[in-house]
Amino acid sequence: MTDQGLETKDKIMEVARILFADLGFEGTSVRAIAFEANVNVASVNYHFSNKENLFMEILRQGYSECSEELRKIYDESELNLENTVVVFFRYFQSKSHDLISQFKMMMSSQHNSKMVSQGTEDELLGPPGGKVLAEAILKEVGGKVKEEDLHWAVKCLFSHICHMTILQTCCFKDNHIPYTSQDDLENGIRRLTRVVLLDLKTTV
Amino acid sequence: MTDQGLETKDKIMEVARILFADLGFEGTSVRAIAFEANVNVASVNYHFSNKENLFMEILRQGYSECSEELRKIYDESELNLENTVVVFFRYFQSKSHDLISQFKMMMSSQHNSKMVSQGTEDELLGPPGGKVLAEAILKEVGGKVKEEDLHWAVKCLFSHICHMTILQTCCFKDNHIPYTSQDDLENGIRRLTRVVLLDLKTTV
DNA sequence: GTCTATAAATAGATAGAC
DNA sequence: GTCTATCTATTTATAGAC
Repeated sequence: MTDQGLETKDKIMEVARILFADLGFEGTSVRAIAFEANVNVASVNYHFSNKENLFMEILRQGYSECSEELRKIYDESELNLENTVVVFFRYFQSKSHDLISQFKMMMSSQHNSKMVSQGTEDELLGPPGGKVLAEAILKEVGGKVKEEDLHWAVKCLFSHICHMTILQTCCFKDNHIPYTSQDDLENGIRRLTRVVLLDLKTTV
Repeated sequence: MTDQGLETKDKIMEVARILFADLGFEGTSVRAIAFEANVNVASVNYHFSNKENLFMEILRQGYSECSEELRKIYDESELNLENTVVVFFRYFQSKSHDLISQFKMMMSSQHNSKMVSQGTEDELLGPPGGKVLAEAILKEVGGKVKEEDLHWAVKCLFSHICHMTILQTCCFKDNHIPYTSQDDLENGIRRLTRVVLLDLKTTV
């Protein structure tokens, strides 16, 4: 593979990632990808065999990138749970295109089934970063939290930051929905984290 | 419009609703709809002008049905907040196809923009049923809750039940993710409702 | 209101020259 | 590794007979 080839392949992935996220798999044509990436149509199939394979490579890349980066963010910082959740939220926001693409894929029975059969085993059973968040909760509450309670807390926090990221990207931008500024959302996340955490502590 | 015509139109909407939800707008062909509905291909365009219009009619119908039915469910029952949220969750589950379709549309910049410009004004600024849930919260907490806090609570509860509905429909079915049974999810929703409610009450 | 037939555009994929 | 040209299939939409 020459330098030229690497550039082309990367350009395709970069552009396709955005187009797939915005228009979905079926809504994005190979021709559109090639046009936006400024490469030849045939090069897409040359580098990725076919359209679906390109899509799957992008999803895999996004998923592991997300997992690894959330782990890194958490390990390298000494944040309490509240700040961890907010930082995760900001990370999701910065990758909202990928998040949305993952969601669309998940909501398509076609691609969903193909994804399950080839996922990496470690993180497949939950959201990317789920284990890290569980660790963060455990650390803050102390060792004595029931597994069931831990799962509940992760679900509460993750569902909220995922949902808010999607809504902010898709709906809150141009509309005039009240209390959807970045500060409002982050304060809401902090507040939710506090009440969930308090409940875990009092349940022990 | 004859009886035959009504039947055909309804059959198309019924089938298209499911196909769009499963395969998305671009992933669903007019031909597939006609085939599944057992009607002629041309009848789709005869009754709905074009594919996109059919899609929009289905979305509109789903949105207002959802709004009205959630209102009805709440008004006709004398449930406390905890039970209201669970009942709303069950309603979302029963309409998960429509919920997913709405989400896909929302996450597509193409259709999203077209949707905003023609939505019904009353409920457009929030999720279907958002106002009803706000009422339920107000009733349970008492009159003295700040608007900001109310919005926060609605977002917390709605994000959770929406997210759980989607995950259950798409991921929890065949996988072996722990604590995702119907009972677990409902208990989790009740728990979240309690902690959110408690926070609202103590904030007053 | 329903049908067949077809127009017109676009899709993914590949063959073969360079 | 990149390009042009093209094959094949499928798409939406419509015209016109019944």
